[in-house]
Amino acid sequence: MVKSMDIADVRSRTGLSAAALHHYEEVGLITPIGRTGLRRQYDADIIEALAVIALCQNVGFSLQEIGELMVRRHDSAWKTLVKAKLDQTTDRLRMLEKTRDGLQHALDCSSRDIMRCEHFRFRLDAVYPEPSTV
Amino acid sequence: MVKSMDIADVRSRTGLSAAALHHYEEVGLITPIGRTGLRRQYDADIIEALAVIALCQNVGFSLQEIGELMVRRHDSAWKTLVKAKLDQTTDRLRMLEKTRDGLQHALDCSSRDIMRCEHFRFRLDAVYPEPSTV
DNA sequence: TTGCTCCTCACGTCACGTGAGGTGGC
DNA sequence: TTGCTCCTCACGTCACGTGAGGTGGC
Repeated sequence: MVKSMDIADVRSRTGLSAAALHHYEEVGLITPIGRTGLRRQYDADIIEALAVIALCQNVGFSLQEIGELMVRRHDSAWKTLVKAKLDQTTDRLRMLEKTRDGLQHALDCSSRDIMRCEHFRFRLDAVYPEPSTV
Repeated sequence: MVKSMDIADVRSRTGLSAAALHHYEEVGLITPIGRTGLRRQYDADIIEALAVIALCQNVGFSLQEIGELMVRRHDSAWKTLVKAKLDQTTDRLRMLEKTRDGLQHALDCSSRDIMRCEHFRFRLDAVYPEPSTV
């Protein structure tokens, strides 16, 4: 007793677009079990596969990386991939915190013209420093 | 006494590629002051303009948004744009922190197969919950 | 039978990178 | 004069969105 789902069922259950489903299929992440006329039919476990995709995307994996994760999911090699992503994430967190602080400084600044903001000018001069200063 | 810079000078000073410079020009963010033969020549203040672009990109502004910022930089309207970006940034920070915690959980997990990880399964089931559960 | 959704191309998005084939500066 | 860098197209990247024109299911 294999329950098959029409693409319309999958869409209403997940909120994903037809284009997204087509795209996941094109890159090899999912496969319909058949067609009714032209309409794609999926196995019921497609929902779990799509949940895996969504979760991994939230974590910052590309569709290609998700494909690799799925291939390696039965051995422990996936931990290497996850560790690398964790490192990337902590780096991005630090950078985002600096970004937030910079924006907050800019907002607290009393200058009407951004170019006259002291904080902004200081940061600006540090982007491409004059070589003669060295 | 207008000092003009060859594109090669701009490249070595900033580390930017010719393609990037061409692109900024195409979207209207910078303009060469002339040509020597076919080669673009820039005014010396191009360095500051490019520093503004780089800084704003780090903060998360698109090139189009940077264009709007530059148009509005003399009045105080830019604060509205900066405030919106600050809100986006704090939101992304919260999401990234959750992401980091999720990855850390996955690493701490003793399962060899990801699909048997309790944390992972719990999160997975929450992505597209069964409507009958409601 | 009438809509509605699905189907398959194919192009657009964003900020450039990367050849291809050719010209000018030092 | 020889390289080296620059020039201008034009296509590729990533994860889909969005028509265009057409077919099948209910």
